[in-house]
Amino acid sequence: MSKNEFICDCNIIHEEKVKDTLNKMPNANLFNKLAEFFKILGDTTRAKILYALDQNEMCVCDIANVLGMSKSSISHQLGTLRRISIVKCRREGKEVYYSLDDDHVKGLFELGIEHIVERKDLK
Amino acid sequence: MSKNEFICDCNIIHEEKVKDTLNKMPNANLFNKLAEFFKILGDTTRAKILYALDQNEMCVCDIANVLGMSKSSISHQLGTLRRISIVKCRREGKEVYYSLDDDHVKGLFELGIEHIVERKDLK
DNA sequence: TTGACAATTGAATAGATGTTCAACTATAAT
DNA sequence: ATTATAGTTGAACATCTATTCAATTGTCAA
Repeated sequence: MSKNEFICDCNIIHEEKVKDTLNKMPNANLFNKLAEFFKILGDTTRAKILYALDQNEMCVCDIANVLGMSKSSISHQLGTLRRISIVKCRREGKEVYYSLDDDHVKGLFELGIEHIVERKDLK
Repeated sequence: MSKNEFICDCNIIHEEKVKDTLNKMPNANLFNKLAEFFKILGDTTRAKILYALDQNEMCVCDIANVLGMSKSSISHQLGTLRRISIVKCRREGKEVYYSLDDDHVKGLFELGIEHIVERKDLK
């Protein structure tokens, strides 16, 4: 197995480690989806929306008021969250009610908060 | 309590829900940190780096070869991950070895993968 | 059917961010 | 000392993305 097998601008220093790690890496597609999912939580507005919807099902205006933001920006973000099935919605008259459509969001928040709290202790 | 208490371009429709949700919302600073943390995982390159380091401690060249990317871009990302204490490093001669410095990363990956697998079943 | 309000949408803008390139530092070997 | 390799860093560039603004749709009430 040649050292030129992998396209890169530097040598493989520990071939065994590299080979072993490569064997254990999931396919690239999984990482794309994984990153895409985490990116959703990686925005303050979306994080707040998801946290809020975890407390109460709400319509767009209510969410906008909870976050103190414009209806339009909230609706854009809700569209993003809806497209990837993290929230769901139902219309009732003039209002559209949104709620969480993913069981993992709460668990992810808890782990994330754990991380932050522990880091805070170190500083 | 007036409806103008919250800066927004629309009315509060369900005041009770909005008040209840606001009471349950953590402070804005937590959301900033939470989003900042998730944003780190929300990039394919960083996600791969973290996953790889979860398998083996490695130097920069090895990581670059595992990902098939340039040494410079990997080093930039490692700098980002180091600055927020998600990875740590130690120098040994010319090489700098990186490893995970956070217990929650593995758990977050597992939850994220669960999410993806379940979504895949629905499609 | 007209007006009012909830919500969505597309275009535009401004800000954030990942990679590349080139220059640089650090360490080891000759 | 000189050379080679590992790694870092800053600037530049291109891309992505969140919000704003304006226009539009959908629903209800008068």
